[in-house]
This record gives sequence, structure tokens and C-alpha cells, in this order.
Amino acid sequence: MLGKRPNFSEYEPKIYQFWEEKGYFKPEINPDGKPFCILLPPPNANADLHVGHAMYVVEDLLIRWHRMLGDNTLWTPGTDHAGFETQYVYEKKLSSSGQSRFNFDRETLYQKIFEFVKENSGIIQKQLRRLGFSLDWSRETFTLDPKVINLVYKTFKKMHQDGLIYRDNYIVNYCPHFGTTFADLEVKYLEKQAKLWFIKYPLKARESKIKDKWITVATTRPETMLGDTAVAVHPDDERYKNLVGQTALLPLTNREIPIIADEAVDPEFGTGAVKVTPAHDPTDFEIAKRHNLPLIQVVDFSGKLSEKTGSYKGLPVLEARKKIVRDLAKQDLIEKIDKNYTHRVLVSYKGNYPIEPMVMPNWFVKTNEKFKIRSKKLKKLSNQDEISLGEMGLLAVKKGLIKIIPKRFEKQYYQWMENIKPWPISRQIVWGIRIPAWYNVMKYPALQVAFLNSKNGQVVSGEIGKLLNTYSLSEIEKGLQSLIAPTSAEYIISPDKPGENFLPETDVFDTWFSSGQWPLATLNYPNGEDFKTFYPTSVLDTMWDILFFWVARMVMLGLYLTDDVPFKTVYLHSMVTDKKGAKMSKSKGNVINPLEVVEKYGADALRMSLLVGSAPGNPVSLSMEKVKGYRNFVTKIWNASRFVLQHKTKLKTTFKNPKLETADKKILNRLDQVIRETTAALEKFHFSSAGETIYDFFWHEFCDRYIEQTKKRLYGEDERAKCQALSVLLKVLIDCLKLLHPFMPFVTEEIYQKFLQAGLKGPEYKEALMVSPWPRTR
RNA sequence: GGGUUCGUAGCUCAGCUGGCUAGAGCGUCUGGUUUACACCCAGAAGGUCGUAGGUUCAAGCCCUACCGAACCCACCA
Repeated sequence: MLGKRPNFSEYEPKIYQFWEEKGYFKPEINPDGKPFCILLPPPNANADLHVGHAMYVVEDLLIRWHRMLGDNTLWTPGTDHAGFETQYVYEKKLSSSGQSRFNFDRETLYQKIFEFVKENSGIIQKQLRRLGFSLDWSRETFTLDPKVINLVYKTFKKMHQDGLIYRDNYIVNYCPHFGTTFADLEVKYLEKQAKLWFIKYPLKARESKIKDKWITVATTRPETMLGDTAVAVHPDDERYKNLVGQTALLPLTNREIPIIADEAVDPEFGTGAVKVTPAHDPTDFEIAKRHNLPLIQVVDFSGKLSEKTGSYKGLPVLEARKKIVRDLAKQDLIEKIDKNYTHRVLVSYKGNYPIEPMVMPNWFVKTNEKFKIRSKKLKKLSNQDEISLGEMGLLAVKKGLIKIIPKRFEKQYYQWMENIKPWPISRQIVWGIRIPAWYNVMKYPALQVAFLNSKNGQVVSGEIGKLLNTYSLSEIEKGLQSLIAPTSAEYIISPDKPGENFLPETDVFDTWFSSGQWPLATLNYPNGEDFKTFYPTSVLDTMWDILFFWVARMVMLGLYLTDDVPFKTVYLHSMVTDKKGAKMSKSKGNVINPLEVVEKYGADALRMSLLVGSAPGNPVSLSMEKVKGYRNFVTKIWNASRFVLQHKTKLKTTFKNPKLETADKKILNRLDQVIRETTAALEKFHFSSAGETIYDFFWHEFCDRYIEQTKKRLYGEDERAKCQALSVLLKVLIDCLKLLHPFMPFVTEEIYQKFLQAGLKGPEYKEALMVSPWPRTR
């Protein structure tokens, strides 16, 4: 017999265990059905789940529904190594014990982070189970599993053979504090009061027509001027038209630099003339590319002035700034200083450390250059013989192979794909999949390496050719921390060391390069049974913030490798916000921990709260009041079921084909309507309205009205009438439990099991609600 | 600067290709209820759908402008 209130904290874990032991999460449960597959976006393995992860309930909803429809259904779990994010979290742990990553060689550090991440993954698993997610745990994948690494290596090799991989010097967001580069996503701007210096660059007088003695540039970073290789003005700027093509003399060095015209210059700002420092400014880097200007690195990787700066060498950036300004002032080359200038300083998103733009060798994928198409399928898609990765991704959505919900995100997707730039895929960190390239140290004695000397624990760095006089190659290789090879250096691509005199590339792949192959890796491309059965997958569900970084990459890499899209529908679920619609963040203190909610109100209530009132691409606000409301609904379901069960057990005899009263007919008709409406809404991905429809019907029609209507008969003496009412009650109740099951799997299953125990029998009743067929209309 | 979204009851939001008297939850108010459930039931109040125009037989929904809010992308020497 059921108690007055559902004891969810007792039955929820118990029910989950029951399902798992029965093997219901595996596709083998309906092997003959048509395939339906979703891959859970792998959560970062470096932290517990937050309430946003609970939004993956839309996937469980779809999966459970399709399983009940009889589909061959697969939902795979996994975790992501999350490159820099994880290394950052781990380094914070290290620093709390007075250590840093420089205390370890790569291998040791990697192992330590690996252990940390494995521990966390276990917590994540428990959390996902607690939410009731019907994931096939036997297929769990981690993005650093050997099968993923192997695939990534193969893909890299294939892309290299197709000419899609290259190395180039590229201006990156380098953080001297962390000693690594950051992606544009990983840096942010901070507003700061700064000075704007107006510096006079003397002109080299050649033509008598030109009266000006100098050209004045405005800058916030005078210390980088030693790396200037031009002065630029806007091509339409009348003030400087006669100076374009002339030569200026760089103060302090008297180096000759050209005056050029470039669209990137804003004539409104400062003097309309800008110093061009290609090695330390992204815009200038682009200008330099367009005008073929040389690069001079004046700040080194430790944040000090380099050997190319003469007497300023070795000075930290801020000190160098002071000295240079002083020296300029002595020569009367400072026109004025704007002291109240507000500008935005680039800092790392973790820790707010200043970013120093630097030019470094990096690995790239050519996303915007065409290559030859081999597959007929792709030729048909594009109507051409050559295509770029970006175009492939664009066409897949434009031609309807992939549908994005909500549709407005398709426009954003197009914009991004149409403006796609080469994709830098290398990161200077340890935590990740190492780029499988090797350099011959005998051929390139100038390779820059840093390694941990195991004898004294000190880091030694320098050119490999010189270091080899003191240390053995194996010693260096063992303690290797970083290696920088010039872009001209030849390399061999191989997972294993190709010969005796080789040192490995130390950069690792951008996380998105490996997670971009997630559908292939999890399904065991190219020969796995899962791949053959489930690729392309049915739905990819994620939040909209990683549409470009992840979804677009999966589309491109999926098409490139398999000639087919990795999924047919992209559903962009809600961002979970607080009661007032504000983003949740630790600093605001409005973060909701999903497990706390589950403890207090049950997983079913949380699930329903996230599903109802949410629309794709829109935020969903979550409050305890809302969850409480759905906890009340769980109780309502419980008590309605308790009522039906009580009367069922009291019934002494049964009658075949009882006659129906008007109320019975009415509720059965409404049930049919509700089944149709709910199903139609689910087909259209309208989860909220599906949930509301069934909620409303169950509570206000079935409970408030129909159950009351049956009381006369149930408390009367006529056994036949009792039986009649009860058969309808049972029919409506069980169908409602089925309709509700994808939303609230625990309470519905628990009740169903109680009915089975109380003697519910018949060929239509399966051993679990979870594997019962979806209700059909009469 | 380019783009997107939102503005509907006191609060949080639904309202899908325009079509019955604009809905829900929470909150408020009135009343009820001993036998499924107070985590309940019956009922009520509360809306010129941001503003102003336009299209239409018909507009919360489509178009234009404006006001207010949020977000994304780019740039800020």
C-alpha cells in the first residue's frame, strides 16, 4: 500500500538501479526498431555538474519517449578533458600546496591531472544517474580514451595529406603568467584609465614638396615602438595623402619605416596616424600581412624586452615604457599626453593576468580553402569538384540536411560559416592530445626547448644544439616541458617516435578539435557496429553558446570524414537563469545546485520545472517556488494513484465489458485528445506545451473532475458499477503515467511497480513502465 | 559599428503557419473540506499584450518608427 506522500529520496535511487540492472538503457531493448540516437554533450571533467547540465533532461525526455515508441534507442554518456580549463583548475590546486606546473615534466603532470579528472568523472556519473538519465553506461567515453586519441591522430594525418593542415606564425593572446596562449574566447577586456601618448616620428625628407617635419602617432604602448615597421593612415585621409609612400625615421633607433595607407585605420582616433607593431598587436599583424611588413619581436615570452631592443633589453614591459618615454621627452618627441584616456586592457579570463599579443608558430586547419571532393554524395551536395570545410558546413544547413531549432540560429550559423577564418588548433599546454609531430634535432639545432633537469629539479632552456653539449637527448626528452620550432622546420607526423634524433611537438590540440569528432569517436568510426547503426545521429542538444565552437566543428569534421552530417537536428536548449531571469554565477551567489534541489524536492520535480516554461534558445527561469509546485504535482499523481489502487484492491469480482457512463466516455475521449496533443507537441520539439497539456489534463480533468465523479459508484454497493468505474480509472491512469514517464520517470515507474505488485495483470502490461509502449488512441 | 532576441496579470512566463470571450504557475482575496491529496477543492479579483502608426474581414502574432531590456560578433592604436 502506498503512503500518503511519495518518499522520492527512497524510491528514486532504487528505481534507477532497477532499470540499470535490467539493461533497459541499452539499445538491445528494442533491437528491431528504427535507430534513434543522441550523444550527451560531454561535461567538463574538472568540476561537478551545475543546474545547466540538468537541462540535458530534454535528451532523456526524447530518449525515453522514443524507447516507448519502440525505437532502437541509444544515448551515450561521456566526459570532456576540457584542455586549458582543467589545467587551470588543477594548477590552482597545485599552487595551494606551493607547487606549480614547472615542478613537473609533461608526463608526470599529465598523469596527475588524469587522476584528478577520473575522480571528478565519478562524481559526474553519480549526478547524471541521480537525475534519472537513461544513459547507456557501457558505452561511456572520455575524450582522452585511446580510441579517441587514435581517431584524432588518423584525422590529423588525413587532413595533412589533403593539405588542410599547416603551420604559420600567428599572433596569439600570450599570457606570460601562465606561459601559454589563449583562444579569443578565453580572454576578456577590462576597462582601465590609461595614458595616451602622442609621439612625433620624424620624416626622412626627400621631396621638397613636403613641408611636414614629422608625423604624430598616438599610442597607449610606447614600449612596443621599437618593433614598429610602419606608420599607417587611412587611404581617404586628406591630411596625410601626400605622406603615403614616404619614409619616417623611428625615434631612438633612426630605423627607416614606410608610411602606408590601410583601411583598418580609424581617421577619427588620435591623430589619424598609427604606429604599426605587427609582432605585438593583432590589427597591426593583419596590416603587416597585407603590406608585407617585417615582424620584430620586442617583448619576449617572459614579458621582458627582447635582445632586439638594444639598451632596453631585459627590462620588464612597464619599466621599459617609463624609460622610453623619458628618452623620447629628452629629444622633445612627445607632442602631448592624454592622461584621462579610458581603454580596455586584454586579460586572461582566469585570474585577470595581462595578455601580451605575440607572434608564435601555430598549427592551423584550412577551413576556408577549397580541396578536392572525392565522394559523390558531397559533389551532389555542392555541385562542384572542390569545396572548403566551411562551405561544407554551410551547405549542410542551407540544404536542410541539418535543421536548427530555433530557426533564428541558422542565420547566426550562416554568418559565422561565411566569415570563417583558419582555425588555430594548437595550444601550449600539457593537458590534451599532443599533436603527433616530431622534429629532427640534428637538422634543427636552433629548436628552442625547456626541460626539467631531473638531477636538481631546475628548468633548463635554450637551443637544443647547445644544450646537447651538456645534456643527453634522452635526459632532455624525459624532462621536456616545451619546444618551439620555427615554421620552416620540417616535421614527421607519426603517433610514435619516428627515429632516434627526434623530439616531439609539445603543443596539444585545441579541445574542440577532438570534441569535434565526438560523434565518430563514441560510435567507433569507421567500422564499429554502433557507427553503422546510429550514424548520423538523430538529435544534438546543447546550449546555444557552443553552436560555433562545437556544433559547427562536428558538422565540418563529420562531413569531411564520413560524407554525411553527424546529426539531423540541432536543438538548442534553454539557459537556466534564476528567478528574476539573471544568469547564475558564483559571484552573484544565485547558483542553484541541482543535487540540493533533487534532495529536497526530488528529481522528477526538478525535471518538470526545467521542461515546462522553457523554449529553445530562450532562458528558463528556475526558482524553488516553481520546483515546489511540481513537487506538489508529484504528490498529486501519487495520491490519485493511491486512490485508484485502494479501490482496485477492494474490488471482489471483475466483469467483462462493463457499460460506460457519459462521464466515462467523456474522459476517455479527452484522453485520446491528450495523447494526440502530447505526441504532436513532442514531435515538434514543443516539450513545454506537451508537459503542460498532460499536467493540466491529469490534475484538473482527471483528478478534480473525473475521480470525483466516480466516487458515487466506488462507495456504493453495486459491484458492477464499481468495476465499470475502476476499469476506466485504471485505463486513464496508466496511460497518463506513460505520457508522463519521459518527464517524470521515477514517480511514474514507482507507482506502476506498485500496481504490478498489487496484481495488475494482462498481456498489455510490461514488467516496467519504462519499456512499455507509448499510449495509442482508440 | 554589424546582428539577434525580448517587452503579455503583482511576479515568472506560455500563446506554434494571423481566426472563439488572451492562458498557466506562483502570489492575493472569499468560501469549503474528517474517508486519494491542505503539497487539497470551489470560486473571485487582476491585462487598452512597451508606445505610435500601418497592412487585413480579422493583429499579442505581419510591416514601419520610437522607447526600454538582454545577448552575440567585430573594433577601440
